[in-house]
Amino acid sequence: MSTRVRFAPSPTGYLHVGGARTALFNWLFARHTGGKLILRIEDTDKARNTPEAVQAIYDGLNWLGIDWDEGPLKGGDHGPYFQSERDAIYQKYFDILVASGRIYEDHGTMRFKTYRGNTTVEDVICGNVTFDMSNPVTNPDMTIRRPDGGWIFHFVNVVDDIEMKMTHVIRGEDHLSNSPKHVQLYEALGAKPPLFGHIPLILNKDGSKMSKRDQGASVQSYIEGGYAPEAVINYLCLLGWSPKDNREKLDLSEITPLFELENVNRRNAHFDLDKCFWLNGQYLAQMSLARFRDLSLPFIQKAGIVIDDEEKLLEALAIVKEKIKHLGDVPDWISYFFTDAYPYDEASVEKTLKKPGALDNLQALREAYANVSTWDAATLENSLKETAAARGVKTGELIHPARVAASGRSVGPSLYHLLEVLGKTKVLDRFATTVTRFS
RNA sequence: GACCCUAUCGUCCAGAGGUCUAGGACACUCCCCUUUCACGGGAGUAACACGGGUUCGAAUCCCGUUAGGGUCACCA
Repeated sequence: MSTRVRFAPSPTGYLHVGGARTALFNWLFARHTGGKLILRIEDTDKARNTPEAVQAIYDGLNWLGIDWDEGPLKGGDHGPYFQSERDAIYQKYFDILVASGRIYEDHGTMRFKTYRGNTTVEDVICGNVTFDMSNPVTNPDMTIRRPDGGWIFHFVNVVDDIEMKMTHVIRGEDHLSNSPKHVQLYEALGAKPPLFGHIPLILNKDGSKMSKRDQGASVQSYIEGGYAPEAVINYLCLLGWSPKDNREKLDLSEITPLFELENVNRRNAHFDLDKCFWLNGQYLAQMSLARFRDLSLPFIQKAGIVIDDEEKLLEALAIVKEKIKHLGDVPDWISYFFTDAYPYDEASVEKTLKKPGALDNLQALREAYANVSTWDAATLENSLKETAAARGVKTGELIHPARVAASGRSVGPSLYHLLEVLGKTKVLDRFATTVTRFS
């Protein structure tokens, strides 16, 4: 039998990293087992759901590259995939429950009588967990329908998992204590419960619960923050799972064949943005220039940099690619290639240009560069070193002013490559402008 | 409070009774490379929560304690 799993988020306005990881583990399980991943939107709480919130889920999953086989925008044989549109189905199952005698009314709500005995949840990750359901205080009868006729999570969740023929339910560990109740619902409905896989939660680095506002909590923050989706995916996979051979950087095609639900850890993971950041740098440095360009473009446009020369853009990106850890840094690192109105970093000006002799050195370098026969990094390096030697100063005395004069800043790509890409005319102009401006 | 899950460096992950004087990664410190920044290379600091068992032998198995997390909604 082919496996079927689902990601069933509630549209709350954003996609939480924990939810993203749940989706990811479901995706990995489906792909690994050759099964299907279903997306189902759990929007039974009318008061809280908006179309924008649903869109945030699509956007987050799309960005991460997590695709689904059945669900909204995709269709399938088990729809509709919005719970708000499945009322007739719920009514049908509700009638079965009523007929079983397990339903009673309480202040207008409909409640499901809990069976007061041991109930076992078969869990692939946690092992079989048996709950003693005899205490009505800890395990009260579940409310499954509101006075206004609206359905409640526990019921619709189980009904849909039956109707959509789920073989496994992979979800956050926060649901583990709910699961025995769900198992009872399956049994009352005459269905065999699926196999569960409760994955540990993601907490903040200090162990506190991750809330909406915490750093790195929403997928949107990675999109806006300059992360490559493959880096975030990779990091998320490493939270609670590992390839067992100490590899850190792996892509989905490498992870999929290795991913076994049984090997998912049981302990909560503390989120470490530093490592995600590092991984991002690794991905940026190693990805193709074409992809780096595509990922950088939105940030370049947002910064208002006008690119009139695609060749120049690729040249500029090529020399900064391996040094950048964050796509959000791209504009600052390349703006001076495309405009002469780049800002001068105050601290760098103070430290290098205002240094005695700096402008004289710069002027000398300009003269040397005006006379070079070829304009490439190697030539520029040699020329700079010769100039330094001739003047009896360290090369650093020329490097620093040259960098600030050419780019306005003291950090960036290799100076000689920077100058090569910038071009002879601009370099000579900027050296001259700088000498005049700071004399 | 009751019930459930968990417990290896600050963090993530290896370790499924002897190969562990516990390995890798991030972060941090130092050194080398580069007379920028960074990358890269090398080194270092740093952990089996505690107490009992079981066993010839335990990070690994069992029990307890402690700690953290979760659930106990007309939220999902």
